[in-house]
Amino acid sequence: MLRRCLDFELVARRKNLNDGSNCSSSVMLQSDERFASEDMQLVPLKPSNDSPRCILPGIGLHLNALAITSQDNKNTKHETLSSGRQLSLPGSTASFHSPKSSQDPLHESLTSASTERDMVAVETGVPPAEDASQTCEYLVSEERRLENAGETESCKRCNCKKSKCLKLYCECFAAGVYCIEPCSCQDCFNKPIHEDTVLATRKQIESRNPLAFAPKVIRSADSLPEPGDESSKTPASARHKRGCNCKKSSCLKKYCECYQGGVGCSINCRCEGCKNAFGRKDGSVLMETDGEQEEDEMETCEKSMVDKKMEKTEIPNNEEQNPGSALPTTPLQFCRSLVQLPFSSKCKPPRSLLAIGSSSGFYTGNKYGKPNIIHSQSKFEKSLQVAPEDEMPEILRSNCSPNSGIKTASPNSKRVSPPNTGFGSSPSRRSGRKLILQSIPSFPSLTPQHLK
DNA sequence: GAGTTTGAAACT
DNA sequence: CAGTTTCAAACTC
Repeated sequence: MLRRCLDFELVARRKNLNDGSNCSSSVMLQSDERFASEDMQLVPLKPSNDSPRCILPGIGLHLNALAITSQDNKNTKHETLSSGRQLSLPGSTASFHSPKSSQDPLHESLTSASTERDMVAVETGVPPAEDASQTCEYLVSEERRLENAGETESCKRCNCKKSKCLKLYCECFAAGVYCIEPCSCQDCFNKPIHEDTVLATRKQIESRNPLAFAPKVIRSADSLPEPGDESSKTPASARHKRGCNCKKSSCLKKYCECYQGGVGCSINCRCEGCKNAFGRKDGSVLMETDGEQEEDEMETCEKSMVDKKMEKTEIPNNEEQNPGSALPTTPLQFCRSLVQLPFSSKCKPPRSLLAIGSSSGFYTGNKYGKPNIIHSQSKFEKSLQVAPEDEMPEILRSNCSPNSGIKTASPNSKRVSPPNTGFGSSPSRRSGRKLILQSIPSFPSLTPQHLK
């Protein structure tokens, strides 16, 4: 059901259509038809390679970043086909692709669409984190978003009273979705009717923080921690992008974004008395050094250790999958980053989350499904067997330099000083790669030769 | 369901 | 950039 539809991007797209953009009208029409007829399956905007403008600024799902648990993933797979479009926000984040794993024809088509978009981006060399106005925003995974939305339909929506749902306070807005019926918001402007306002606001927010709409949790490995399971410690790779700043919740309540996202705290966190069940800031869980040593004491030391560890585990992968903390890493990471965990019952990671998750299901399932990052990578390669990792970089090198135009400054710097962890370090550089990677997964068939 | 607590987001 | 205010979700009762 397409109840939720925010498709800021979709709207934008339509506008473009009106503009007589490069997108072929026929395509657009087709798209529309599809939307209408099929629950907004992702419309393949068949983008002419040279028409970046088809891409509009979209709203990203970030909360979305909340990943889905493995269970969620399973569900998502089923539901994914059922419908909806999801919006991925490519702009600042990356675009999420539909799972390639899906053999569904629909998926394929969708995937292609997304991929194409991605490719466009790559070709244009526009960095994802670039200014929203300039950034090619990919309409990716929209189709799933709705479905996800539908999935979480029962979940509660926002309840904004003063923000007009035009600030990040609003979960819907933050997630890149329009408010819909279930929302209890007042004076809501986060509706298709006010698309201009929404887009403008979004743009403004992004100008302030390019990653504002990016997934909050970065995850490279996908071990879905199960609540209560000690062994299910959050993989070092899964961490909140900016980290939390909890003072009283001990990172044991959903007030904590890390906890809410189902990930452990990291050195990025400035929390006090961290007891995050998914991994403490001091790395006790992560490092498996149980002790509850004084944070102060261990902090320094552990931070460095954690860093190293993270680097070892993540960097290799991240190189291609994910940009650092600031930039959304691989779609997968973002998507899956947040584990729904214990909250799934409440459906809290809102639709956005789901949407993304579903869209990125591919990654999740294949690449991130494995706890071991390295392992997963090999798996990833095997499963994808598409554009070998090595080759993609080459493509990118030529077309989209990692450094090309991407903002290096971490938007999150405000709160988090970019740690040298695998996450944070040079977002810009990685972001470039990220794009590439993203496209790859979506375009399984896309090989270097194709690109050529 | 009302009131409180919490921490992110926004503002100064 | 630090401190403060605003906001809405999370939580408690």
